[in-house]
Amino acid sequence: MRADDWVRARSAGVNPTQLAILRLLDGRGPGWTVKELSLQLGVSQPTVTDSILALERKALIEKQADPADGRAVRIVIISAGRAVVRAGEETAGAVDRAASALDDDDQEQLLVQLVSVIRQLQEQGAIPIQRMCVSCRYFRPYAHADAAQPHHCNFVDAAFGQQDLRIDCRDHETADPSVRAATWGAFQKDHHPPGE
Amino acid sequence: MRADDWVRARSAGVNPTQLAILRLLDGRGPGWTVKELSLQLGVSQPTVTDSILALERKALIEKQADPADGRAVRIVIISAGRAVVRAGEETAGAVDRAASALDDDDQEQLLVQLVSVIRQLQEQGAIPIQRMCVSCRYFRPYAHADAAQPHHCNFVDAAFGQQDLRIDCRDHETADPSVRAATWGAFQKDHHPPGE
DNA sequence: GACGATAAATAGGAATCCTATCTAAATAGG
DNA sequence: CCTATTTAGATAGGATTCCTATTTATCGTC
Repeated sequence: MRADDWVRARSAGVNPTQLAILRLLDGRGPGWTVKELSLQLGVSQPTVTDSILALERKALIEKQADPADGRAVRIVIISAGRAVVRAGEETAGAVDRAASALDDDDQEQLLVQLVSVIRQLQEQGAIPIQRMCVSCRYFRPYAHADAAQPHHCNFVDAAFGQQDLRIDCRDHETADPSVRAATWGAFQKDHHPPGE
Repeated sequence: MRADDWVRARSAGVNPTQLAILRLLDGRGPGWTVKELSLQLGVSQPTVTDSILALERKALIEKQADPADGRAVRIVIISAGRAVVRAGEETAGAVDRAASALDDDDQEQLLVQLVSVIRQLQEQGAIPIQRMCVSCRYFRPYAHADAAQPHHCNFVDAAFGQQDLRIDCRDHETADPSVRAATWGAFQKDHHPPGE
């Protein structure tokens, strides 16, 4: 797993932590603060400062003064950094290739079960990252009658199916805890109807 | 994931890599060579030397001269090291707790699918051989008619069920590639009978 | 305007990881 | 039998991640 991270990242000239930061930065215009990144990644604030310095040396990101807070710094990705993220994505990881060897039903089951396990980890507080549909304020499970595409994403305003559930969506915005609980309930109930 | 590794390892006074080495050493009498460890862990040989030195400083392992090869060193775990492994195991990781929130059928499905993905990674050469039943020379899939305990382990000479498939068995011994392929075929065929 | 809280940087240190190189022992060939 | 290659580990040197503790500057608040 770690080895896979390295293969993906190495091919783009950065290491896994740096690639993770770039992926977070990508797709959020206003940028992130150091604090936000450290919370999202689950590492200490000085560690993020270290990696930010490394990325700055490689000219993949920029630091901008926060107009609203003189202490804060807004980290934004620049075009070279975006290119690295694209390159990293094209080098589809070995895990992806391995998973695609499963048949479609198994892939869908695996995805749903992983979502379940990851959600549990998040609710336990064991991992900080929240980028899955089931914790997103745009997610509406089973909003449609169509069995092939029962879910709805209010961000792109489109229906989608179980097999397209996201684990790491760049447009994710965390919903309030009570909303999350309700969303999860609806997702679970209709996915595991009583009597199945 | 990495954070979880740290929690487990930290509680025992070692870090994840060191714990991984101890877990490998545990349960193999004759010990391992540095080379074998580096292959199994997927890191370079000097990295293993580093970690071995750290573990030796902590008096958790011992280096012994190999009687058959004057260049080689046999790394063996000593009692303090075994205690560390036990402690690490008791601190059940967050992932285990999260997975146990799934119902039994889902857990079994998840296990089987993970076995499948991991095996694929191994055959691709993306990760070193892991100590799973399906690559072990003692494993006989579907050797019994009993649907609850169809598999057989020749090491302990006992039948067991799908839900007890091992992902990291300490008694694992890698089977030859042709045997592995045949075992996997039998495991797959009976697990996914034609027409299911 | 002083005071506690907060954002980030800095200092110092430990550990993982790498590539390249070195030493010593095993093995192969003439 | 003696050299040449290969192989097992250890060393050297360097980059990076990651930590805790501390410092500096700024923000809010009383």
